[in-house]
Amino acid sequence: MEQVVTTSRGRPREFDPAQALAAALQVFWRRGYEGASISELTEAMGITRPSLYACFGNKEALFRQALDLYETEKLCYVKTALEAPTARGVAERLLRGSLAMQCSDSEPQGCLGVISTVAGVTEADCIRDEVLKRRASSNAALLARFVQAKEEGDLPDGIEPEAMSCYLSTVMQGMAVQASGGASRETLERLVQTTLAMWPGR
Amino acid sequence: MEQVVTTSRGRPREFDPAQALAAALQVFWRRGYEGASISELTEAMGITRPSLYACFGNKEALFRQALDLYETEKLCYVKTALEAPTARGVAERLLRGSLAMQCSDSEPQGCLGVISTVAGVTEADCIRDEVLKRRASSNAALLARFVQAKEEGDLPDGIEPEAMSCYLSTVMQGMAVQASGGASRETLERLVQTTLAMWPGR
DNA sequence: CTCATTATATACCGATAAGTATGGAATGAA
DNA sequence: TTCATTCCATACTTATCGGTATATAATGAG
Repeated sequence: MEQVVTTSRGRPREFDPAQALAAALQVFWRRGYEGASISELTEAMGITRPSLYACFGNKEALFRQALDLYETEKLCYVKTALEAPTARGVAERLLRGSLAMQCSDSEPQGCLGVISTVAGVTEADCIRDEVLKRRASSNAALLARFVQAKEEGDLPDGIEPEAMSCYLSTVMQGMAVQASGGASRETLERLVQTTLAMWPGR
Repeated sequence: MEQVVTTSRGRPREFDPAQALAAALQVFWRRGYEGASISELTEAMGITRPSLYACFGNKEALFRQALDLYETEKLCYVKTALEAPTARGVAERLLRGSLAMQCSDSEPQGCLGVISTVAGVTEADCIRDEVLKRRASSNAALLARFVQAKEEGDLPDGIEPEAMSCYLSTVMQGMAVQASGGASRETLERLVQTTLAMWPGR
């Protein structure tokens, strides 16, 4: 992948790639893939254009790395949410997790994944496909958890795991749209409560 | 605004503005505001660049007119949905209406409003604000309908109209995200059924 | 020191963006 | 027919896009 501490022959780089990547993530998060220009990225990252290309490849490769960072740092609540003892617990942790993330004052509102797939990309279909692939894998994990929940009796008769996992994903994506549109924390909190109030089973 | 059938001095235009606008709407719908280039628009509209500017003003003005067309032609189901006798009926008509629109084979998937507000627009903040304003007015109408429903006993105790209108909007926006991501008609139909199955009250 | 190596800085590339200037073609009015 | 008016077609402008060529600066190896 990348040699972390190499013997470093030649001139050492003057910036921290991890820090620069974090800055790039913020820009992609606010602007989306196409809306983020190289100029805005380099300015936010505090590096020059050739440094960006030398270190991260190109815009698409940079975006993928930002996506990796986003998943490991910002979507880590998903993993722990799936470990909740009941289906309702999973839903509550997921909803509260995405609520917390999308209401952070220090970070952009909305979900990077939603932002990256909704706008009709022009040349960046591969970006869209990449994000959709990751979303599908996340949905598969949620579905598997709800299949287990069904077996354990968390979901009442007539309520199928496929339906509930899709439904929950949809509500969270809608929440991201609301957050993108500037919905207040109170609004989103009420939304979480409403969703949980109607949740069937335990 | 625009003189519909003027006495038409001078050379008559060789295209139908309404037809051209419909074509422009399709492009904006597929690409979003920023993703739609003037070149792609003119090609789809079958007119030249100066004709576009002479007839519609500029890109932003064209988008607003496309938005008007979208609301009157594609979102007309909202108006009739609000006339349903119960809150549940309103929800069902809204969900089925947006399902039908987003599953049309002849038209782009997803919701133009969602597409236009999610991606972090760069210079087009005014576009975003415009769409958010329209969404707010639509939400207000839905809220008013649910306030009435509450008075008529459609919503059970502990379920407030504000919460339900926001919740329903969120589910529909999430549905639009799903549709943008290529969800099948069956998936979206199941989503509608699931949402209605959990709907509280009558 | 010399030199290969790696990073930075500046300036550039072709392509495309939105928007427009200009000249000719088609109409109604006189 | 003549002319103002309106539209269409071609070519253009300036700005920005993603990406790169080139020269220079800073390091380790010898």
